[in-house]
Amino acid sequence: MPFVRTELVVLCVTVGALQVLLSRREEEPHAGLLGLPGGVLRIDQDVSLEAAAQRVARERLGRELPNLLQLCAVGGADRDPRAPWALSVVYRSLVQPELAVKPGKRVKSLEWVAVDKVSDGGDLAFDHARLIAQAVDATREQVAAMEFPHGWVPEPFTLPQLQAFAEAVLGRALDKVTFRRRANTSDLVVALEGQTRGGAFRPAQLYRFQKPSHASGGGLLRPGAR
Amino acid sequence: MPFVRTELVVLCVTVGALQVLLSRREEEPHAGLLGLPGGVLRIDQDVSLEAAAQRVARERLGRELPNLLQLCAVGGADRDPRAPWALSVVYRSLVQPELAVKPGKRVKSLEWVAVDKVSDGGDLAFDHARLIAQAVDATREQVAAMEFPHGWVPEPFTLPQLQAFAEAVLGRALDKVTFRRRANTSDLVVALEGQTRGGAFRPAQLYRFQKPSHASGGGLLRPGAR
DNA sequence: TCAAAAGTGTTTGGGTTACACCCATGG
DNA sequence: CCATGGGTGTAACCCAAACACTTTTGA
Repeated sequence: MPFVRTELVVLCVTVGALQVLLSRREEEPHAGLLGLPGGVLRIDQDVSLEAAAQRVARERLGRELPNLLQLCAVGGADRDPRAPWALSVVYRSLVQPELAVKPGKRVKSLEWVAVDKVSDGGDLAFDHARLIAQAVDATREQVAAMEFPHGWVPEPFTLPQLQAFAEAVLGRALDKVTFRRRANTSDLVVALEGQTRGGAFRPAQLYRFQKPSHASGGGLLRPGAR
Repeated sequence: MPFVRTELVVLCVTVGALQVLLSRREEEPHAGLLGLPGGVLRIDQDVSLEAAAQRVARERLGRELPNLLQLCAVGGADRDPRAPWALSVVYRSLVQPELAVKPGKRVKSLEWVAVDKVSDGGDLAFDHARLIAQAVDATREQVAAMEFPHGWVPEPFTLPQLQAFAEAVLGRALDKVTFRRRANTSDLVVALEGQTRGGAFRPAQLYRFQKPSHASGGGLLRPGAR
């Protein structure tokens, strides 16, 4: 049976750009390079693949991860010199940068790196650059469709803040009017009554996301596959 | 390390409907039920996950499969009573029904079942009904976007044939004019010169798919992620 | 002549993008 | 007054759906 691992692609938005959490590898292979945090599946501790990803996150990052999405599985005979056959199941998580991640077991240091700095795939371990690119693509598609996975954007927020967030993820400017119209026509956001924010100029309206309203009508089997 | 398997969701279009290849299980668990063909990963024989899927296809179905697409990986402690922890990597393949599949090792009989007969998930082994639904969703999305994976539709074909194929996959009628316009405006098909088909009434123009033209301009990294 | 293949044309509608404006407000 | 938040309106564009209608062709 192969050597089975879980790799984590953790993304957040800071300083106006989409960033990925990487760790400097201490051990071979690829010692000294940056790589995705990950760990070995433990069949005596994990009841499922997602549970394994959460345990790895607790051990390596000091916390559980919201919004886990399975990206793919990669495996082969020459993937990892530590084992004759290695298989990795890759998960993506979207977090807020304020929530501290603490380096844990076997992890010396963690750092946020802008995703457009790693797109070339130069100095990353294994095929991690490709995995990150895949996670970024999937995430950008979601945001372009005005999907903001729960817990990723700090609530409450103003519409200019939400737009700046989307622009940071997509890496391009968006039209203000179109963005606001799309946010309002789809039942994405709800205005919080009365609340505003004190700022330098005119205060902005505060919003939160509309809950999915999980019992709306006739959706019987697999209500919203997309 | 867990027990690692590959499961195959093989789809084709016959008698006007999308069908999935299922085998009647001879052994426990779920003996007597229908299930997806699959097999155990052999790290001494398979160089990659996709190679493992192809070897399983050769052993169980007597042939290799075109157009393999990895759907997901599922795993857990209580997934399969034959092992304390079981992990399955699921692949989808799109084939033509004429290409004979011959039951092989450990497979008594294979049968095509219309996918809308298994959507409820009643009498299928494990969580195979859910896996089939996921494969069908992904395939319908592709066809709705006028993507016909290479080798799935017998070439050459007429546009009415291609439309009937798409309607069988989607399970609903399509507008003739819209379908033809979409096929022509996108560079999906190429008319074969002179050729027509002898039939009962006016013969139809024969077409084949336009090759992707893989060296068109500046697409450097990951040319067409969609 | 029939029925299917093929083609032309028009209308409608949704959705996005891109503008040009307007007003409101706190410092 | 100024910069930002918030809003209205409009035009252009693309695409898909729907429908009417004509022409072509082999049996």
